[in-house]
Amino acid sequence: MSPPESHPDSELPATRVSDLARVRAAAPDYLEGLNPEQREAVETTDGPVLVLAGAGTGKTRVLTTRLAHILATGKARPWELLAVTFTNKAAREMRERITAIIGPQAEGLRWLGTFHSVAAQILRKHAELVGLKSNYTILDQDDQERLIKQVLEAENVDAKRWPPKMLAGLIDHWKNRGWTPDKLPPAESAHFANNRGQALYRLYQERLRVLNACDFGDLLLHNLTIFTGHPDVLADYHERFRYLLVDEYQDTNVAQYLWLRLLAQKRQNVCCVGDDDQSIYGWRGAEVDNILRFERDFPGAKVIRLERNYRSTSHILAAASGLIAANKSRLGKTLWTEAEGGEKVIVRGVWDGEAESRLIADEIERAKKGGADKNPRKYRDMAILVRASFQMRAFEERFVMLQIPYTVVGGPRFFERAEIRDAHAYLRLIQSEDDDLAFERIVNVPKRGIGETTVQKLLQVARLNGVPAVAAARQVVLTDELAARTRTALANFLRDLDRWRAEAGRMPHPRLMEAVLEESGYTDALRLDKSPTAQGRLENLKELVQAMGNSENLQAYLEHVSLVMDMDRGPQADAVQIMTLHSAKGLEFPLVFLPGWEEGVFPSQRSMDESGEKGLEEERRLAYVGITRAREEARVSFAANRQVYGRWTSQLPSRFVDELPLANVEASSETGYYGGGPGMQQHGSRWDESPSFGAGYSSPGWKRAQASNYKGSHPGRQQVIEGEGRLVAVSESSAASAYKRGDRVFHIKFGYGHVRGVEGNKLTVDFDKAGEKKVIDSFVEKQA
DNA sequence: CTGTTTTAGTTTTTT
DNA sequence: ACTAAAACAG
Repeated sequence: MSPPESHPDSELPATRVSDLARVRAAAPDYLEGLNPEQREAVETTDGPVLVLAGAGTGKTRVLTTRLAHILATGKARPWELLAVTFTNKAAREMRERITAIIGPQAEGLRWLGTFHSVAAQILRKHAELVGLKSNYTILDQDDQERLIKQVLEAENVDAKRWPPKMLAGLIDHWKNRGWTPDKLPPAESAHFANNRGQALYRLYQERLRVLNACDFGDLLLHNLTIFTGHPDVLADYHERFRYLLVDEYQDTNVAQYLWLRLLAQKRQNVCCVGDDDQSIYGWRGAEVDNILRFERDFPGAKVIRLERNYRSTSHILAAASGLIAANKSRLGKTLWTEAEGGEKVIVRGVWDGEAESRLIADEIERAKKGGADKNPRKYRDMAILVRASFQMRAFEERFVMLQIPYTVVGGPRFFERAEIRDAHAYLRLIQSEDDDLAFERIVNVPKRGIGETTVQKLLQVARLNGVPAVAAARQVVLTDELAARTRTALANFLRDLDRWRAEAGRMPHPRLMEAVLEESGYTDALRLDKSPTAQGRLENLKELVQAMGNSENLQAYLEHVSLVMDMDRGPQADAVQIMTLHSAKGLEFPLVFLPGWEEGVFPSQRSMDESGEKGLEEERRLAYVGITRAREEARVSFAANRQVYGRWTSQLPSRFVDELPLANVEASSETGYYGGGPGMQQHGSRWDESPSFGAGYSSPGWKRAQASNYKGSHPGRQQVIEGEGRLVAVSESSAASAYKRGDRVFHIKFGYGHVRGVEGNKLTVDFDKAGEKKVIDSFVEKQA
């Protein structure tokens, strides 16, 4: 096989080129830089695989490389891969990263998406098998609750005793567990309205079917019904999906688990990636058990642990590992890193929530400036991670005052705002006259004189005649059942509706939206609205019109909105990130602040009350997630006093503070006891049992903060603490009696003032801020 | 039907 | 303490 008259220096013959390509495919460059475990996770393509990917171990890289690998080696074509995530963001990111590896071929990955979007696609194909049409609408939580409310009203269930929200929650729970009304365990029915749970659930499903609608839970549940009831359909999907991949497996609920098991049944080529230590969604149906029993469910499964952490320094990693070790139900991993050293986790106790925000803001300013041995940080490299959103306000207030730029991540989402949902209701009604829920929502928004009684009457007529509400309205308008004024209003509304529907086909949908908002009087009503939120709402609507341009047509737009309740944000400004621990999952920051580590706040009291030991373990995982977000520095803090729902409460440091290994922590407190007995940290936490401050914290390794204002060694409500700051507890009479009329005082919340009178344990104070006279039973600061 | 007063709820969040 | 929704009165 000698190539004819080919010179050694000439171009390689074609055969050689393809050989090279083959060699390249055998050891492709996308595998470069993977550690042995990661590589194993990528290359073990056949058979069940569970990848236990600890925090910061390169999970996403493994996931995307694995998919790219399957495609590059020709084991499957893009449309033969099923890859599911929980969020649109994760799906988007995965698609982008695969595209970066394998190029435009990634566009063929039509089964890469969230559980719900994939399930919705499948349901569109087989909708008739569960009594729906393929153009069914997907109701969000709000619609769902209103529908349930109607069912309860129709069934004369006392809404006071049995709130619709509760049934909505139960139904959601049932659907998460894969229970249709028929399969509902009898005991469950008892949780609502004297054993009527099941019947009401059934009625709700019936209403959904009539409306040709389903809720989010149904997407999965209907899939299950279809797969189990129609083996031929399931076999079809067995044929189609050669490889299955699941992200965040620890967050799957029972329905998702069953769905997956059905689809994986035949080929068993399923790869689940997750971390049992980061399971933080138990309260919405996630079953950690799914990941814990993977090996039992898929016999012969290969379990691969990714334990090398590329994110955090060793102190941070060790602190997090020490904390999570207190959890009993876990598979167990030992994370390690080559980034030895770094700063210890700093833990600090402060006087109150305000001191905490002052401390953190100071530190942010210092980090921003940089120092002798520290490089300046960008604002965006710092994050404050809180347990609950009410904790955010203190920081926002402080940041506004100091002009530190910040962004709050999460919060009420764009598409869930009332004005956006109103606008959508108009569109939905224009598109489909059968959409009763949309009709109810906007028939009197803006106010056009069609009140509750009229709407009820229309709905009654609709139910009687078995027609949609709009059709009922058309009938009623022709009669004299309504007052003249109401009739005219309704007639005008119907006339507008018809006109918009006629125009819908002729104009681009963003233009239609504008017209509807103007002509309905919606924007006018907002312009007249003097409340401070009205301006923002108008702007949201403008933004909405903008965003609509991204979809091809009205239909596509509404479809998109119902599944992707999320909008692409523009490039992030340089700002400190404030968010909940939940929304921080998957992110990382060089410097992380973890405020509010107090018993009852974090771990959340409610979580412990409702779910006991299980709840506590989930809280601990949340703490673990928090610490492992930090690359270089983590700062935990707790306050001795905190305002919760407007009330001042004494706080105890969180047990999680004690569970941090001493060797990796540097702790100090500005409050409370110092010099308690030795060994407290080693022998479990020592909570300050005294009914007084609760600010107390003591253990070896703790040092008194230099900036301390207090000299008294045992502060308590019974005594005045002498010190430069003169902080005084006045809940007890002896403390209040330390004051006399005319004393100058400072209160944490109300500011400066002077004492008007002392009576028992109460001080009456005239505050400088005009008109504020308050009776104080919490802490005030006496001015020297 | 609309404007005012009373009351309940207030962890975490996605689809 | 604050807010949003429900109940009530005009």
